[in-house]
Amino acid sequence: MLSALEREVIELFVRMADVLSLPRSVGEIYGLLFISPEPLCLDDCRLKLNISKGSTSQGLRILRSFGAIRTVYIPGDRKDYFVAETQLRKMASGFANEQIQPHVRNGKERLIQIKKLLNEQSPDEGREILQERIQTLENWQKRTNQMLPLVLKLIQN
Amino acid sequence: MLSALEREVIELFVRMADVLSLPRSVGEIYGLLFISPEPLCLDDCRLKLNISKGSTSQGLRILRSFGAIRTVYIPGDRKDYFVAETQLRKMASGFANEQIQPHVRNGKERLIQIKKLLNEQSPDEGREILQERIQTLENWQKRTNQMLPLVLKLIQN
DNA sequence: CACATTGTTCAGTATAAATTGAACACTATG
DNA sequence: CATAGTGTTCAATTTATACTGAACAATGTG
Repeated sequence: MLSALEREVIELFVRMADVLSLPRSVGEIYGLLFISPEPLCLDDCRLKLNISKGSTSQGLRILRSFGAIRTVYIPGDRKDYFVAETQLRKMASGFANEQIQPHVRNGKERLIQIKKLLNEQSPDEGREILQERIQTLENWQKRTNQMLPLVLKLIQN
Repeated sequence: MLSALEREVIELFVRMADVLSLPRSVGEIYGLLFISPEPLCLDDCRLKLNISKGSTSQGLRILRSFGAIRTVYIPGDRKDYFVAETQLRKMASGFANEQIQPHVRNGKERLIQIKKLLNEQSPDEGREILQERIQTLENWQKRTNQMLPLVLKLIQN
């Protein structure tokens, strides 16, 4: 059903998905669309990859959520067809917004909470050390905030 | 056993561990060491975090493997003591070398295999499209290779 | 409106990963 | 050499996550 070439490309994207903490099926679907010369519909993917309808539907949804694929309209066909987005820039910023940003925001809130707790702390012996460590956390956060947009810029087309 | 402040800091690192696809216990141990004013031994960690000896041992090993913690020698004590490394630079490059590099290398090998398969392909209608897609892959790879060292440099203390 | 087509949802199940804890190895010390 | 202290390993178990597939919209079509 799948050629050796297709299998190899899909495998590559399965590995990538793993690195990005995305489900295997998401990597499979993207890989298939990436190497496919023409748009595919849900059922094409399902049959070629031999995965369930549910997985295919969810996988396509995730890929759309950060712009890794887009829908193409095919006249006279009720089905949705999909093609892989191949501009790294688009995908990276979509991924950053959808999957990374929430973590960053969460970290920011936690750090605020940590500083509040630090202030409630009675000023005993160990306090300066704690203060220093939490200062370190703030520095990390600041640097991360500077870096993310820079990285996105570097990826830029 | 753990103060509110300790719990909050540990929780922060548990989240980070999750993002980096590291076991929860690794985040817990690093968080504890990060916020601890003095070095801790395996049993200190185990008891404070209420996790098993096995997890603690493995977690400490992983953290050492990319230089997130270091061992300190305490005279007259057979136990190993650990402190958190707080220089982001050291940890990031350690992490890149241990956890990222293998994936990058693997991807490189796969791409070579893919190009080999492409050449075996009979030169039929769809071949130019395939060639173009695989060219895209190569570009991505090139850009990733350029970016990684640059990011490490940006993190640099 | 009845029926077919397409895609989504979600409870149940399967799979993968982390954790446990007991057995083991190693070393120091009396 | 026997014993206690420390850390590692790994098979069994638990836990988290992804996947399945059947039921369910939603929409088009005769």
